[in-house]
Amino acid sequence: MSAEATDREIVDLLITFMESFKGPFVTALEQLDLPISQGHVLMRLEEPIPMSAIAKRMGFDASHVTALIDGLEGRGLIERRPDPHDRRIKRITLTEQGAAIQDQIRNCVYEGLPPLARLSPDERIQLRNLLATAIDRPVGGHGPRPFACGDAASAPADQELAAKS
Amino acid sequence: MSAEATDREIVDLLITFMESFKGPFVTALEQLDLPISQGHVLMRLEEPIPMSAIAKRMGFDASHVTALIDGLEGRGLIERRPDPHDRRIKRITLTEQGAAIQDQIRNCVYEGLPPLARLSPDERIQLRNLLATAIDRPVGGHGPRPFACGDAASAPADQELAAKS
DNA sequence: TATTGTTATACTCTATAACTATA
DNA sequence: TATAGTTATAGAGTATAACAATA
Repeated sequence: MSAEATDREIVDLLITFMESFKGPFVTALEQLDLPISQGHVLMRLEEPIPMSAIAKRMGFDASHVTALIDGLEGRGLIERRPDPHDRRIKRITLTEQGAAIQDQIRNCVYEGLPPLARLSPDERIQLRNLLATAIDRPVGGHGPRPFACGDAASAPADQELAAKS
Repeated sequence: MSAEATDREIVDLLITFMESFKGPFVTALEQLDLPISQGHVLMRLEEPIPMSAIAKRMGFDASHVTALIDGLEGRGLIERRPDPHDRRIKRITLTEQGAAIQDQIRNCVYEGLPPLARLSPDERIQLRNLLATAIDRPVGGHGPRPFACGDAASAPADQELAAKS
């Protein structure tokens, strides 16, 4: 019964995996008083990236990205920076606070959650490598973390870190 | 640089993987004239299941499930069946047409898509097993397909298979 | 002419609150 | 009293259309 892994089976498992994050994610965002939609974008930001690239990557219309980025900018979590080569483009860059909130959300949502905790270090590496192959990305291809890597958990978590501008 | 697989790295890869399905999924649903929200629920239906279980699994409020199931029922894709032991419960069951549409969407969305196609049969089995471990489900634990398994692709695809009630 | 991003608007998705029926 | 589901409504999320600026 395990001689073959169908597309269906794999995708169903992936969906179930992802569904397990929804509850903790929503809880974390509510505690930060950050709309879910803005949280989704925030967690996908890394390198300075044009808004059109965000739209393409996440499958959103450009006008929606404008609204989401407006919200994140109003909270001081990102900045619109000019592109040196094309004045139409605005590069979305995490502020230091934005990176801290990103880490805080990750700590609340990912860390210690059952699906990831059930895998041994070896299995995690296997899974990482398989996923990287699937999406055609070299292992380790994330680039350097821009800010505040890994120390946000020690920041004050019970204050208004996501104050509305 | 690949000696360790962080939670962050794995989750980022999972999200990227899932994002790659969004475009084809939306396209398929539009062709069937089926709302995206109803499509999401349809693709998670298998065994007859109480509405409360759908709400819990997908992280929705019960009232929203009512609305979604109303829509799918109006299109003839599911049925509300009584539970033999508890008259409060309605078990949501795929109709034959619902199962056919499910397969049709899978064929449009999953089959031959780059992320899955990049993996060898062996790698697919590894990935399946790792995901099954992560979400604590025994391999092959999907149970039998209820209807019309695997032959929907040969059904007429250019007709109004998702006619609105 | 095509692309990036914005504004205004309308539509879709989802939750809250109050309720009925059953357990 | 607690749970499953429904109804009505409000709020959050997202797209469409028309536009300005730049390429």
